[in-house]
Amino acid sequence: MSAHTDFSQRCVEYNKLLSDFKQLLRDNGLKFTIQREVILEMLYSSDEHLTPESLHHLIQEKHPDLNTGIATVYRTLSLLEDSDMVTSLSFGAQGKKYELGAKDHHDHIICTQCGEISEFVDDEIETRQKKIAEELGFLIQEHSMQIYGICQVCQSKMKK
Amino acid sequence: MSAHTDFSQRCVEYNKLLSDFKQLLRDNGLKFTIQREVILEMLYSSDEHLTPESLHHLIQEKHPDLNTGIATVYRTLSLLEDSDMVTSLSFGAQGKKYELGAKDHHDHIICTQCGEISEFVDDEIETRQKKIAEELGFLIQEHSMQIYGICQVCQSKMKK
DNA sequence: GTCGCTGCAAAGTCTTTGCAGAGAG
DNA sequence: CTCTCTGCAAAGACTTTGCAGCGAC
Repeated sequence: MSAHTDFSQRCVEYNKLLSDFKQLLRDNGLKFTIQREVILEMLYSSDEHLTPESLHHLIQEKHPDLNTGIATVYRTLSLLEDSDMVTSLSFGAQGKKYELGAKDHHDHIICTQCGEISEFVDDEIETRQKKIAEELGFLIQEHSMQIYGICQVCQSKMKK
Repeated sequence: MSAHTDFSQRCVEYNKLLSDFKQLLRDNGLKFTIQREVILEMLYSSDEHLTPESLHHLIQEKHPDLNTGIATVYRTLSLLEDSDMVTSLSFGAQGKKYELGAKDHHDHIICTQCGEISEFVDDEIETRQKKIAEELGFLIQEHSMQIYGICQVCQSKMKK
């Protein structure tokens, strides 16, 4: 039962996302294309934080018929980022990773061994951040926090 | 009087830094060159967070006789970063900025208008970060936090 | 003297752009 | 039909690498 509920939930969320996207396009006189839909869908269905390249690979794998170009991926990601539908993450390594912005706010904890990115939220930190910006005279817009460490998987690998 | 004290303080700090650097080089069978010294000095004396390019410009300005190549700047920054003497920051925009790692730990607040980066520390946040990593089974190594907003200077520009 | 370092230029990455044909509205 | 999108390939930005001569030790 709960599996069914989760599934419905996911669908509702995705449909909401999709209609937001369509609205966004309409508002700006842009067109809704299969490529754009697939990119949004992949971003939604992937649990990973994707690089433009990994997103492109994923699309070519799942929709080889579309023969989507990497340029389209970059263009769509820029579009989505400008509209705050996705957020780009640029930690350490070269290149950015992208995630859907529609999710709740959260911060990231990154494994320095395998590059895996996990998410977390901490209300206390959120509150402090607001105060700090205020004290420094900044008009706060966004904030992000990263913790770097070694994840459990890599820790156990190292013990072997 | 206090100005004199500050100056001495700075000198002591820099000499410490320099001798650490020399030790590092010696330990690894590397050589101490004028270029490397100048790069360290510029990183130390600049209040800004420098990009490889801005660092290169700065060096060409202050030491035009050396005719330092950008490749050397990149190579030295990598060396310093690998040895944890400098830290690289990669927020949003393309390219990294570098800062001396010898300074006390701090986080960053970045102006989304002019790119200016300020620093701050908050103990409460530091404490929470440690707890979070623990809870998630991560072996914490580093952490960093950024707040994005509009700095006072840009705010007043916008009012005009 | 030896062996690492440097500047230069060429090669690599990752990302953006120009263009002509394809496709959404 | 119009005007935007797309894939392709070329161009750009940023960074790294190969090489021959230079310089620290």
